[in-house]
Amino acid sequence: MHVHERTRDMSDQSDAVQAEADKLWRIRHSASHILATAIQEMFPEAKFAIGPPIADGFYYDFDLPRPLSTEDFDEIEGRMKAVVKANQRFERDEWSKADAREFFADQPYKLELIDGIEGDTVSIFKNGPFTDLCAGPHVGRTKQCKHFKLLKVAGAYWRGDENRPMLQRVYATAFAKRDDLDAHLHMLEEARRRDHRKLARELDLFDFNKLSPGAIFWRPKGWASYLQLQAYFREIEQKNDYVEICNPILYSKELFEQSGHWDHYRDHMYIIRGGSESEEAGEESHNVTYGLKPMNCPDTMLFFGSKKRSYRELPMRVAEFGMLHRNELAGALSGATRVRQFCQDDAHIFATEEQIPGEIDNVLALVDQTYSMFGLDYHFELSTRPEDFMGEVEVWDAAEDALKTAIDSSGRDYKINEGDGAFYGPKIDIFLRDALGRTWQCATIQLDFQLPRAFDLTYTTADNSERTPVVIHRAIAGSLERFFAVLLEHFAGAFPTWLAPVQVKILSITDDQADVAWEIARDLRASGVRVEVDDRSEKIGKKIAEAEVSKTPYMFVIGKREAEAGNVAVRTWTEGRRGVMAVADVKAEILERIANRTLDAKVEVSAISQLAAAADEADAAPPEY
RNA sequence: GCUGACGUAGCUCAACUGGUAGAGCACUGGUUUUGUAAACCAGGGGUUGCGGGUUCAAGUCCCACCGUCAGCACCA
Repeated sequence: MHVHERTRDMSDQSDAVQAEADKLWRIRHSASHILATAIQEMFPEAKFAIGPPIADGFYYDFDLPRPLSTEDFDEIEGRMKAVVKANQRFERDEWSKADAREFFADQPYKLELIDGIEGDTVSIFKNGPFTDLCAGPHVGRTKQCKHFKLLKVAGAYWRGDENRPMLQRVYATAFAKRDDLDAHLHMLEEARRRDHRKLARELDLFDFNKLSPGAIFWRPKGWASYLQLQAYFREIEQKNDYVEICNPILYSKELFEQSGHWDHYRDHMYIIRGGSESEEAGEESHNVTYGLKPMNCPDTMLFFGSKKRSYRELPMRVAEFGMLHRNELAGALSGATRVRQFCQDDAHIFATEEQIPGEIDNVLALVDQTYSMFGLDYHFELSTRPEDFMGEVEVWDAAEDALKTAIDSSGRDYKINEGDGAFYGPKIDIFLRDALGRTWQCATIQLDFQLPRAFDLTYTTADNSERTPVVIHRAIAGSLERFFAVLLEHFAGAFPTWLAPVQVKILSITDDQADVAWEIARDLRASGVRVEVDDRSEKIGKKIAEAEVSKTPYMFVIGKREAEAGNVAVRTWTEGRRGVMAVADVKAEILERIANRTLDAKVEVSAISQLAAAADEADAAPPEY
């Protein structure tokens, strides 16, 4: 029932692979009609919207007289099975628009879809009692859609517009073979197991508290890792000629009026009227309206403008790890990936227009370097001018061209995200995928001609005239909280040694080895290694089990033999039992791995993310109707 | 914010159609001194998210609020 012409060039795929993908596509598309058939039986008054195949399955949007819940799934699936068993034929027909309008007279969504179709006729597909406006293609008969499963029901706005009615969307999946369906459901289960919120609780990294919704409460272990991650990005900056500043998080609204945030971003900001509720507070603080900064750019503009600047200083790369606050809608929050308080590995590069391509190339290189170091899978998108933009269209066009040229010449693949730029400039965004296959924007490169003007920033050129610099906003991790969450899922909680909260656990076999264990621990700690000693009077098997569950990279087991010889029996997360080693040797190895940030972790690319990535490749075209 | 679901001990979960809250792990005390994935005994711990309501009686039913989850919309 939807147009899904494959627009992309498929020459890079073998015909067999393509045929397989097309078949799956048709099965899911047909399964969505079977779902609609069941719904029509249950609710004769149901209004039907759209029901396209998607990356991992399909959905159908309905307008129903009552809310559906998962308790209805048994009945719906039962009716769907009956439709499959009846082995109805999918028959295509072509109707005049007039006939279609008459047939769908009480189907407002279908009527709207008909209005949007070009030409005088529309394509119709029928199976048994169900007739739908649909471009196809479908499988021949319903029996080809045996292996399906309803997954969830949720609200979805008609045509994705929050001002239009909210429909009920049933998500489901379907496969050609029973085994494929089972494998997929198993993967969903696995994905839940590596959910960062679950891992964070189990590994004692961070948690949440309703006293500050959308904020992370870091615990010692999580914070230890977070600081390592931040240190990495700080090091990247230092090695690439960035300077770092640190500015306030609370500003008079004047700053945001000047930056444009007051006009374009106020709804997402925390505004504080008056400085204090106390009667004792000074009059001045009562009369000023403050805002918590949602971005670091305004105060970085202040920094640049704080004195006369020379062209010799450009490009000037200014980093800041400021705490940002954004008043996100309650429904938008999602663990650590979408929060209201976070910190970015943020930097603003002040440059001449000629320096733009080189600077963008530098940032792209840092993105590649960092993401490949973590073994992450990522993709690029170019976001263009939004509706609510600042400045002139010509300047925007120039900025978009500059970004496009830079990314084109780098030879990277990317897709275009129309109208998704920041209010001050277009951007290249880099997306990562979480355990559940959802993509998250992480790295970002934004080109900005607006803020330097808004702050009247200039530098003195070689011929002693004043010019306005261009600003490149960039972040490699983006939100460190989000990046941390993605890494946590990526490694399923088992960080490489350099990033692990506890890098070594020293386990004594009897109380007699406690002193030696602590001696080794003190020595390692003096070298900067994060060590814990388990000298409880527990059996070694239990200590090992707990250390394994906590996914600690190194375990040193010390019994009488090791203590006497200056050795430890080493176990590692990745290799298991390693054998007896001299303390000095294993210490050297650990220090080397930490210094090199070795990727000594098992990175199993989750099957679901592979699958979702493959689906992206296949380029799920948005349904027209 | 919208639609739906959910909220019981620190964690994971029990408690039939309303009858007055229980287990494992964790924690505390003790016994055990242990050789590579989980010893034993005992104990403490919950105004069942918060506030109303219905009822002789509410973890269970109703309402409102807070929070969480999925999706939509928004976005780093």
